[in-house]
Amino acid sequence: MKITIYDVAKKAGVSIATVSKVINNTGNMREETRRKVNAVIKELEYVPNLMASALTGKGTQTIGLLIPDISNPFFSATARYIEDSAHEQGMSVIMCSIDDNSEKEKKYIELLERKQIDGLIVASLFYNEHLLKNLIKKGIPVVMLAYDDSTFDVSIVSVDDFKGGYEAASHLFSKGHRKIAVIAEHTHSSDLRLYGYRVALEGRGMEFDEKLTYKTSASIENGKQYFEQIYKDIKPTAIFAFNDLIAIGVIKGATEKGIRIPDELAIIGFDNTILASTTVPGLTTIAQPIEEMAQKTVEILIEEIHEQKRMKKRFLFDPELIIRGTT
Amino acid sequence: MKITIYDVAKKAGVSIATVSKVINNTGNMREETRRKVNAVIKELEYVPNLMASALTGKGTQTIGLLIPDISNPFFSATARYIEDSAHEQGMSVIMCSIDDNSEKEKKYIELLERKQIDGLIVASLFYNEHLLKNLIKKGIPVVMLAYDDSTFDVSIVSVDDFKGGYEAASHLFSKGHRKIAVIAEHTHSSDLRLYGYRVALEGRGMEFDEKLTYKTSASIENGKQYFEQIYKDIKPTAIFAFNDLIAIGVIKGATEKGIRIPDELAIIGFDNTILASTTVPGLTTIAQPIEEMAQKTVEILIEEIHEQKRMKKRFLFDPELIIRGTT
DNA sequence: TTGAAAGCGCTAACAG
DNA sequence: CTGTTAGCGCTTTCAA
Repeated sequence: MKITIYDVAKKAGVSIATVSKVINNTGNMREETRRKVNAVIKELEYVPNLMASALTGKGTQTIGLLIPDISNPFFSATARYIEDSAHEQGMSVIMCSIDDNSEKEKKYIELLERKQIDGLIVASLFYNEHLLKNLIKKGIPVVMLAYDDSTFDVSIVSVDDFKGGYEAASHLFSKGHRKIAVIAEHTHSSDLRLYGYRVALEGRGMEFDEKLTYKTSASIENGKQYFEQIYKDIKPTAIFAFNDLIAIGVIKGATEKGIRIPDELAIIGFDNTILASTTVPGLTTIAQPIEEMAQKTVEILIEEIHEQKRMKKRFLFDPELIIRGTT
Repeated sequence: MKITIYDVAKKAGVSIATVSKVINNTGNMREETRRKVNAVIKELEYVPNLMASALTGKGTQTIGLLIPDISNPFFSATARYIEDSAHEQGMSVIMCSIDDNSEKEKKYIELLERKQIDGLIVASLFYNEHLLKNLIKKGIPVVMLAYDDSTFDVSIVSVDDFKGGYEAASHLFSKGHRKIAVIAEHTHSSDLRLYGYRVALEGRGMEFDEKLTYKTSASIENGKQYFEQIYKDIKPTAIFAFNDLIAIGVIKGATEKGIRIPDELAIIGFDNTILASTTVPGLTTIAQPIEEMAQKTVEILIEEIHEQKRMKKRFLFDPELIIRGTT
């Protein structure tokens, strides 16, 4: 049978309350008693049941992580750092891949609620806004990561997308490019990047041309496809892809056509995932300090779990231009 | 306040037992009663507390996933598919990145035990064997994935590593290579691959040369470093890397030295991760059917959770040679 | 067909 | 300093 607090208490000749106190290091007690109980715990290999303690009002020490698609290296890195930081704080994380699937999102949210998670990190856009709002209303702390949309009344940790767009454009400009195509995404962060890009261009007296802007979702395949179309349409001298996956697709497409990179076509990505360093030449990209962002996210979430007030905060991290071979 | 089963019962004018029955779809009852209770549940937005039901003996519907390093795309893909299959069965998964860190492993195991996980998937080698054995002794089902080591008395799902090694060697041989260096890892699976490789060579009347075999751990950096050394040492015409990460490192190293791939140097990897398709030229590699493997793993685990007998099973999946540009 | 009541393992007053 | 006891929210006999 499973060893419970009663077994320990009996064997140690104390009450369960005492055992509980030594487990949780609460209250005072004779050092000898504590030692004795600890000895029995070790002897019996007693492992406290967190479910039971969760029932009595302590949290579940579990947080949920909603993520679009962990096969995108940016998100797998994110997941990784979130998990690390959470674990350091004694929290475990339940992974939830949403996959652009609103149904799945719904099912997951419900599951997480049943599981009584202490908090939730949303590292993706959110389809069923009302579900999120509902969760928040019920008092479950939520922090959004890498998705800067202030529509929701939650704390946000993100990279400064505007700045990222601005820096990418500036870099391309400084390299002499004047005809730059953009492959963006359908997210709010993407809009911010685009805006930064535009401001950078206009600040240099260039005109922002809507026709040079394309939108798709993050995948190598899409990158390749869009490249082909773009190259047919407008033959730009540079392409700014809003994430590395798309940029990789562009590289593949260009290489297959025998286009020389960066001489005939310069490419810049976003995220600085592992992929950016695997291509030859290496991909110039805008790095998000994802490790720090993840840490901050967990930190804020845990704060909100413990606090009452729940002040909403917003942290913007600086992106960093990483120059490699594609520009 | 939080809505409990009591609130629902009161409002519906029934007992909590009845509510419990409609939640779990157990027992018989008048259709009208069920309808009424369901209506109240909806109205009150009642969400059953899984912790409480876990306490009464039903499981936690949660499994743990021990994984070495999710930033290795092979493992992030693995995690992804595990999570998917688990979720389909109504289980959630707690991610545990071990990072070759025996301390972390220990802490995680303990945490998972406290959390009363229903089962555990181990997708990595295991440092603290006694911990695993202890877990098994306590009756927690464990399945090992992609790590074929029958030392443990658990079910195993893996690729046929021997066959993978054999096929890679055969492919290289058929391309005319006779001087092939191997970059292996320090795992049991790696030994099996090496053995397959050896048998393939010897079957063709070649000799297996220990000196052409190197061992390291999976990372791009290591791949690159080992390539440099290998090239200095022995100038092989081909390199068989035991995973894609290492293979990518080799490609990088070779490209930097201006070595033409595959003419001057052929390269073959293992895993068929996303990385294999991002390089130019694409990486020839041995694919593991990771999605099916993950599904099978979850399937077996859930079986073992429900069964009493706990028959240990062993599933070997066929690897597949994926030919791209590096050979 | 429905309900009363005894747990599940733990925490946290409150007493002693 | 230590123990008694009343829950936490749910499941599950067993009666009615």
